[in-house]
Amino acid sequence: MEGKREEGIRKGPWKAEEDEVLISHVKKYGPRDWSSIRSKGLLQRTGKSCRLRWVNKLRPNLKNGCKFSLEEERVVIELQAQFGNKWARIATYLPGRTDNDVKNFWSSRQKRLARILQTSSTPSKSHKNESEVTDCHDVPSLEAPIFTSSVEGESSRALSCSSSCIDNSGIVKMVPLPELADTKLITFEPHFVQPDSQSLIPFPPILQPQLDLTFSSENQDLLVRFDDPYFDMFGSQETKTENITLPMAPPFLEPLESCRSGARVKIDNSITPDCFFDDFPADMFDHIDSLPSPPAQ
DNA sequence: AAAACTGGCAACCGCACAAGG
DNA sequence: GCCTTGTGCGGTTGCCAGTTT
Repeated sequence: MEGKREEGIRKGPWKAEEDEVLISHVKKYGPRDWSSIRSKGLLQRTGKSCRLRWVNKLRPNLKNGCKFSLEEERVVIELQAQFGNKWARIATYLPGRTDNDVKNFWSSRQKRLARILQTSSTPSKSHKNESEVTDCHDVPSLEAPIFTSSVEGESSRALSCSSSCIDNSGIVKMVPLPELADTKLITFEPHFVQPDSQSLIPFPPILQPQLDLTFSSENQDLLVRFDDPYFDMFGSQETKTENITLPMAPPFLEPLESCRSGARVKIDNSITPDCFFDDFPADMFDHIDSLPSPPAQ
């Protein structure tokens, strides 16, 4: 097999000449018979390496070197929540993107969010959002049950939210996708969302597998109230706004029936999921503690 | 200015699966 | 039914450039 160490196998970055050889092979024979490229002596690359190079870099219509758009980000977040880490499947919904692109995008995002959570959960003397912290001192102490962003994850619990949106009163609604029909809708009321925005903000995946969270004892009642789809965790009672339909790109995302009870509006494109997350008060997660192991469900 | 940190990306590795002999 | 081969997928690693300290 190709896993074996063999002499004459070239690895590492591809040269332009190699790309040309590969492209001409694909032109002649189509994107198949990758192993024959080496057996014919055209390249000293394994079939796997050739295929990977073609799929990720040489294939036509790839969006190489192009950052993920807001819409693409939103789609990835939605689909990751629905499918889990099925990058190839997710990539089929994103023209010009490869599974590797999606995987790298998600990985970067995870690292970024993990770091944000880490820095915000440990007292820091120099946090960039320090001014906002004082503005948001009324954010209640909260620890959440165990989450996972993956549908396949076994640790999904009461708050296995897979998606979210923000309504025109600044309420973040955690929206279970159809496959998670038994989960409930949760709302937040951050102070930093422009009300008259234009597009849906995917809620940043703070609900990650590595985040084993639990409610503190003083917030057990909060946990119970999460079962109420109308419960506004941050206390606002002015959140029951009218229903506004939202265009959802992939067909399977359309229903979102469980979001019907709450308003959903478009919000400004200038707000990316990440900058939105960055706007969380630095101490918002101060009270989130790790659990050594998930409690039995 | 230099070191440390971070993000983005390309590529490799191991595993799984399907097809064909 | 088995083995081999080809292919696809997800996880991981390493490099490099940009940013921050």
